[in-house]
Amino acid sequence: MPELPEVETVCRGLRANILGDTIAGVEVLRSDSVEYPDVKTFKSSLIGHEFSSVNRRGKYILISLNGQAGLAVHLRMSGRLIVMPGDKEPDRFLRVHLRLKSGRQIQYSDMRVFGRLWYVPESESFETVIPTLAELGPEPLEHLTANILQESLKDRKQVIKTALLDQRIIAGIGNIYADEALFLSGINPLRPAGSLKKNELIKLTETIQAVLTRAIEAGGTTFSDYTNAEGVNGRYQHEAFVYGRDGEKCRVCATVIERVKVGGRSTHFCSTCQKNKRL
DNA sequence: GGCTTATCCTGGGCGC
DNA sequence: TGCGCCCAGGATAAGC
Repeated sequence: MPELPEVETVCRGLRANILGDTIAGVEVLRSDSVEYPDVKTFKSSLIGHEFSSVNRRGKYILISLNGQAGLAVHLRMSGRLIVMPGDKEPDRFLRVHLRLKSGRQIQYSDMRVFGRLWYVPESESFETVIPTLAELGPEPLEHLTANILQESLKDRKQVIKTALLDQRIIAGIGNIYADEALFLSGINPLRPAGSLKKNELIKLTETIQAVLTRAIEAGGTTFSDYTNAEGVNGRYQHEAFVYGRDGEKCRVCATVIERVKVGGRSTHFCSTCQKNKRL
């Protein structure tokens, strides 16, 4: 499940491998992986463009072509963007295939087909073609502060776990790191978001940043599908405190980790370390 | 406007 | 061995 650390890791791998290279051919094997424009235009428009920069905003990968907005990718659940030698066999779930002038290739694979690609023409910006980009909240590792979080969560009655998954509040957090950050903050995921006190918001902000930073250092988290741009798995799952550990003992107090559904998402927590359901 | 729920999608795991 | 069911979850639409 690619979240901010996984997407950042993929971006770093792309930067190291494709800048200066040129797209020589495009093949779309699954039309609904291309969100914009139509498949025919997507294919013809990309050919001949040079990769000039790779950036990340939330969970979006934004690749500039010839210095202009160009190719955007959201990996969603199971998307993988891997740079590999040109003679490498196609992945079983290959959806979009880019041949590069250098002889290498980029394979976009996506088992569950939730991921999307956009071609953004020179006359447009990423934000005009992908409106949700403009609505994203602050980048947690650059602009997030306890004051910003306090303002965003003020008077919110929805539970804090659901609020953390809202990309308009904080960009880039998904199910894994929301659970981990709440555990390390000692905050129960079922607490109403608006009930968090200033000292808790300061702690939560610090732990969000610490968890994401550590996960990036570990190359992300691999539970099933994620790999970096070179096809290598992440390692953070071995360090997780609660996510994916339901039924196991808490690393801090030995209480059995619980799993409940919150907003339709699996939520993992320790009922001892995160006791405070309501204030 | 705020919030919850359903939907998309497909492979893997499990029970029978 | 094969079949059917359930689960995973990011983003968005629909409904309350």
